[in-house]
Amino acid sequence: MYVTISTDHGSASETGGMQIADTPLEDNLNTPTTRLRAGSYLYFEGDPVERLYEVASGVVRLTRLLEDGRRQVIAFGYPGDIIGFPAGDCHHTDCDAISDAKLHAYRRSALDTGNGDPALHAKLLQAALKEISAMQDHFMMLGRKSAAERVASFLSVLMDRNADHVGAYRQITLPMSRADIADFLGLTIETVSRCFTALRKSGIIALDGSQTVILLDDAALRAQSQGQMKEAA
Amino acid sequence: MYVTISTDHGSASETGGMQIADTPLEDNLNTPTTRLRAGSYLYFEGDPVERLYEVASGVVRLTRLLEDGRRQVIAFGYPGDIIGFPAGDCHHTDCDAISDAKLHAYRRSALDTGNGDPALHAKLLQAALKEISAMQDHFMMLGRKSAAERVASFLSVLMDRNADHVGAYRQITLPMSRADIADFLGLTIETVSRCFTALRKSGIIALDGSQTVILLDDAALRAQSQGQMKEAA
DNA sequence: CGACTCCTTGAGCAGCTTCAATCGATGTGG
DNA sequence: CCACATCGATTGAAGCTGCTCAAGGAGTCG
Repeated sequence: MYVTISTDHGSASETGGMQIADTPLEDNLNTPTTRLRAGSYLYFEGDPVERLYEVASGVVRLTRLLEDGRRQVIAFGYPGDIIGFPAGDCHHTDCDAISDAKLHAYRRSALDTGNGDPALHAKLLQAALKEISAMQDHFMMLGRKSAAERVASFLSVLMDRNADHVGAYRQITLPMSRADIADFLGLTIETVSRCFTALRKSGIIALDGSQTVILLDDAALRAQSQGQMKEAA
Repeated sequence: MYVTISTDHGSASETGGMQIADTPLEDNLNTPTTRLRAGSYLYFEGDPVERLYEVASGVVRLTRLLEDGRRQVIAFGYPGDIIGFPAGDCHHTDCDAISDAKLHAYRRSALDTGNGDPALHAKLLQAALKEISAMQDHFMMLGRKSAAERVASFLSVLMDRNADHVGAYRQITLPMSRADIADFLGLTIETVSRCFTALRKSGIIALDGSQTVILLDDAALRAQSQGQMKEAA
């Protein structure tokens, strides 16, 4: 779950045959759909957790802030991702939408008991476990990868998850700004921009505007994401 | 759970009134105690997940490796921590002991269903959620904190969790090497060593050998872990 | 006592950040 | 319709943090 530089994001699809819309609407906590405008916040760090959400469309952003303003983007939530897992009883990130989004809400209790829906329970649990796994990949990236490797990894994951096929190539439209990418990868805006430029100049990607990325050389991107530039594995 | 530069690690104690030893020993997968010598591996990345473990004593280390040998220590597992959450069906880290350890084993199915023990189920679920939260703190550290802040954060967490009170001061004995700390914090051995020296020279900590750390100035360590050195919050 | 391992310290360097200017796209008002 | 303001992205130049390479110290074990 989440775009977290992982290998596998299949949790939602694995258990995704079921739809919350099928469950009876017992109360207003199981809202079938929540709409969220780009820039609007779904919750803030410290808010009590009442619901979990599955992103249905659009993209949301989970962030944490340090007192002095430094920001870390924890994850981008794409359709299929489950967000809002509680820490104790509170949210431990802020969450807002970077593009207009729709979300399915689940009552928090569904995570603990399933509310009589074992399949839902299993789905939420699997999502939590996948998230742990994905975050561990992210650790490796933040702790041990160079700027070029991070950007290549980021693009590689997005290409695997969200690319449109245009002719022979894959293409994605980035809903997030360079600042978001920088705060996700632990870099600065300028470094991210320079890495994009370097990928473009080396013929690995093409850019159409700053938000649309066309992947020209899949193997090279993959190689760069794993650091073959310095010493081949 | 885990030492992951978090604020709160209470999951084990919150639900910790119960003891697996009370549950009947249905089969050999619910081994009450597994012993692990320092340096021995509990599992490797890719191994199928058959059990979860609760660290009873000692300290274990969860690591991931990149092909070229770069290493990231994902977490240190201290007593009370639950380790071995599956990603899909496989372990996504290596796990070995850095000091002789004892572990309680739980069947993996306890995570999904509780195996008829709802309290155990809740405990494992809470542990997983706590882990997600702790990892998010770790993200902030790896992505946005300076070397000095990382080392101070690391020591601060250990002091909160594991300190012995010796006279007016708190003291910890580090079971892990500088290399482990470096790979946990995304730094090099040399940088970690220099940060320890700087903390010692500024009177915040004292060292007795390289493994024993005495905390002399709690407030200063805390301040440094949050970066007040550059601009006061 | 010597070999080994781990830690510490130093010097130089590289990669990323910081600071700053420019470019391009978008939107607004005259 | 165009001038201008604004915001994000890009590019350049300089500086700093942390890394690399290297040597020496401290503790341990044979």
